[in-house]
Amino acid sequence: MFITLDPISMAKDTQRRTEQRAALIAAAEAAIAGGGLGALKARDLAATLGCAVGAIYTLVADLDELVLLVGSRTLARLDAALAAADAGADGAGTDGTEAAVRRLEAVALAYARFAHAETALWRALFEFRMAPEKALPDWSVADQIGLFVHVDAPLAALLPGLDPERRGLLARSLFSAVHGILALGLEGKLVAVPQAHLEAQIALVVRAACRGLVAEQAEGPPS
Amino acid sequence: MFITLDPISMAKDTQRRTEQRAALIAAAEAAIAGGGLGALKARDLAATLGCAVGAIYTLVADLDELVLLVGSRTLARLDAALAAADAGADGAGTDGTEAAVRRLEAVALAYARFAHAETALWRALFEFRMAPEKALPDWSVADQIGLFVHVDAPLAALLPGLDPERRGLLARSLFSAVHGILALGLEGKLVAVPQAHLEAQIALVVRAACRGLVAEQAEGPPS
DNA sequence: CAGGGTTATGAACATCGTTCAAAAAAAGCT
DNA sequence: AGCTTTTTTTGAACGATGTTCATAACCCTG
Repeated sequence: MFITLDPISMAKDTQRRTEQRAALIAAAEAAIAGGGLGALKARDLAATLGCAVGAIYTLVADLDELVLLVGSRTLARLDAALAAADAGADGAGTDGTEAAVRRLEAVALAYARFAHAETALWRALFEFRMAPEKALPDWSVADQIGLFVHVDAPLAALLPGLDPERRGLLARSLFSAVHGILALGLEGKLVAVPQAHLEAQIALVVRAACRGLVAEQAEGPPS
Repeated sequence: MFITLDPISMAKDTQRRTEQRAALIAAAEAAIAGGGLGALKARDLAATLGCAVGAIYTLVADLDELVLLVGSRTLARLDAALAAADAGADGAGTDGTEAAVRRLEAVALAYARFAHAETALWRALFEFRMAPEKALPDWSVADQIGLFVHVDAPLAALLPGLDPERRGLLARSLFSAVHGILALGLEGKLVAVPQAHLEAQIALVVRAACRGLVAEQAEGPPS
């Protein structure tokens, strides 16, 4: 999940170079955290690093790559937060279904709190779109697919009979639904849930969806 | 819902000017539809309009205002599509609950189809963020709040006992949830629902949520 | 057609990301 | 140490971009 440097450049990477790269990523992270993706400027980075603009392009191919590197760090923290929430979900004194619901609710709320605490960095994960011709590097795709496991696992506990493929789709749907409530809500869009009610509404929707899904499965999966 | 021109400039607006403005908006719409918000460039607009760059700024204050004007048109079409879907939802031979569920499902699917058919323009509605210091013009906020009525009305039929404030929050939550599934799905993000399954998953989630909500209300609203 | 107000023009400015010839630094070598 | 070769860093320069504004063109009215 952590950033692994490209082996080709790694070979001739001195200690110094690696440190500079880390400093660059840290500066970029601070810039994005402070002012969103739009605040990531080559000249500003050079100023905080105390080097010339051109130096940046010896450490990194693009500013795009830099965004991806920062995104990788953000994803790692998010992954940890979701995993902790799932592990810490308390289902004591409840049947299996209720325990599973609580796990899903805990993961959703952890996602909400992460997004709220690190809004700018979190948003950067989704605002960013690679230029259509350039493909995402492999390490970046690996980062992202790890996320939805934290929804899929509790979902397997909730709906033991569901075949894994359908479950995968459902996990993605639930993840995206919660994401949507947060994305619009934290943006202050007018169609959105006001920030004060975000966590409560997410919990409500997650519980309702779980309940409906269990009921549907109980009477036989139609489609 | 339609664009009303600013009365101040309206006073001295000739026929010709209004036409140019319309042409500008049309060109901007085409540009965004073709290449997203990033493809809206002042010089390109001037080229397609056959005028100088400076002329644009006599018709419109900013490119931001232009984005808002295009957004207003998009919202009008979206509003019409959702209204039609709600009106056309067929609940024949079903009880009231099932009829309401079908209305909500129809609205959600209409949203999905609109987003799919006009992805770039639809995305522009949400990608765009006004500079923090400048406030949204009044006509733009009026456009947006009209949207969620198409969720709120069927929801009132589904849950007659729910008080309007809570219902409003729920309508916003459901809207945002469906939006999230679409937003991630149409972007091809990795945590997202694959495009081929978008409509089916949206229908599934909407139905499950409805079912869960009705069940919860039946046994008494706790919180 | 002369004068005055309105509108269009496009060169100019500031700000981006990115490049690249040249300078500086480091490393190798005798 | 001194010279050569390789590597790294530099920052001016390039091409886009949104926006402005003195100037020119236009249009209407008297």
